[in-house]
Amino acid sequence: MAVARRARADWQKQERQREILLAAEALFIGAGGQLPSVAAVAARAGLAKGTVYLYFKTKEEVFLALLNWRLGEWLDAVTEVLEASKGPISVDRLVAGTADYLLNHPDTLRLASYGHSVLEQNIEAETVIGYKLAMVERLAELGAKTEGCLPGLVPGQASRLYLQSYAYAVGLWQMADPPEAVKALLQRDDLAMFRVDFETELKAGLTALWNALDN
Amino acid sequence: MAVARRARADWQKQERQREILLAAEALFIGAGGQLPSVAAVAARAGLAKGTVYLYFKTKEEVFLALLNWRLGEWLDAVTEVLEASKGPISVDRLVAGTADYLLNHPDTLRLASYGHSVLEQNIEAETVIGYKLAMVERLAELGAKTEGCLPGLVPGQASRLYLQSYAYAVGLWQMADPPEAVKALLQRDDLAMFRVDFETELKAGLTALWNALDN
DNA sequence: CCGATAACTGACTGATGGTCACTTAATGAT
DNA sequence: ATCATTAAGTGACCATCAGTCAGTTATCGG
Repeated sequence: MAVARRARADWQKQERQREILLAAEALFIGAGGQLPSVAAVAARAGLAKGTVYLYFKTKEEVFLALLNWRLGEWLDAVTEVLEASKGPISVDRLVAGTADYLLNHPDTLRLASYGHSVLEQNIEAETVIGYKLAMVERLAELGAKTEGCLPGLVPGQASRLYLQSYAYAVGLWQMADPPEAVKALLQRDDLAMFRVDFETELKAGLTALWNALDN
Repeated sequence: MAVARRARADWQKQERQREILLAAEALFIGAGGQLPSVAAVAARAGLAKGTVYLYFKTKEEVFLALLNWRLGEWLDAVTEVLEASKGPISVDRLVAGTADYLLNHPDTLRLASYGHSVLEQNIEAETVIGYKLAMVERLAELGAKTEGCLPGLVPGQASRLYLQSYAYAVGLWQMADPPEAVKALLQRDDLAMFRVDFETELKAGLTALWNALDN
């Protein structure tokens, strides 16, 4: 349902916020690696710049909210994989499920690589913590469910493994995905070392992490 | 030796460039996570803003050059560890040597976390490649030396392991080192999950990586 | 239909990356 | 010692953009 010209009710405000995030995401995908300007985001969402600042305190907050939204979807996807398996699940299936979302949403990873250095910089600490807390709850939930499906895990270990998986994926992505202009030049033979097959390395790394529980 | 008011000879230009990088680094360390402005860097180096642009094409190039300088030092440090051991070296010693430099230079890691998302964005592709190529040569050299000290490595594998070590360290750092304001709040019990002991996890991860050669 | 509320606007400000016409330190020839 | 030449260095200037706020007007209850 389209939002009225003015968002008065709460659900309308949420919808407007979502529209801003979608505009921001579309522009981020289109632009090569730079965070789009607030004016551009506002224009794309059919709003004036000032309006964006009614919904987010800074530009960085817009993109941190977007990142958190998508990371939430990632957890949803993993949850679904767990529920679909009904009962014990193999490490291979879990890893495949975990990796799939990331492989199909490269822009989320691209955004994630701004997380620490950019997005958390120009935001109230309270706001950052707010997002982290929400994620903790989701992670605890998913962790508990996971521990029910994978034997041999210490309580709390599954949540931690998801965090490590995320850290690993982000680090790996930064090696595997150079800026567009650089990518072309990387075809040269003497630069083969810097070409990384993201899918292969991601699955290998995640498998190693999750198999550590055998020790 | 202090540089003349005008750098004419090549060695003087190199020295001036070094002065700019040192100024940039000092300000980066002082400021909490933001890249300092070019005007500030210039002032700190005792130069006008325009002069910085005689030595670097963009602001990002300044910091990429700084990062590359420090990463070169890291390889130097590892090389020394290898040479000090004279002959075969244990994975534990190698990992300790690799981790030590990073643990003692947290600002290099902080800068490194800007690498992909920021530093490589506003720079000629050719320039980025230039830095990568130089690093490839250094890595090949160190890799060969390493393979001479560690049995069971496929040729070229050591270089790749160093790259993976770097990716892992950067990813881990981004989880372990939130912005200053957030760090204080992370003391709360319900956020324990987000506190990472960087040293422990780094050494554990690197050991796992380098022990993979046993398979 | 009207008055009150607050969502929305966009001109404005300050900060900053990058440029370039101009200044002047350094050098070598006389 | 003096001068002409070269290019290192300068900083006023421009364009862009994050963030603000006094003013506008859509929306709704009475």
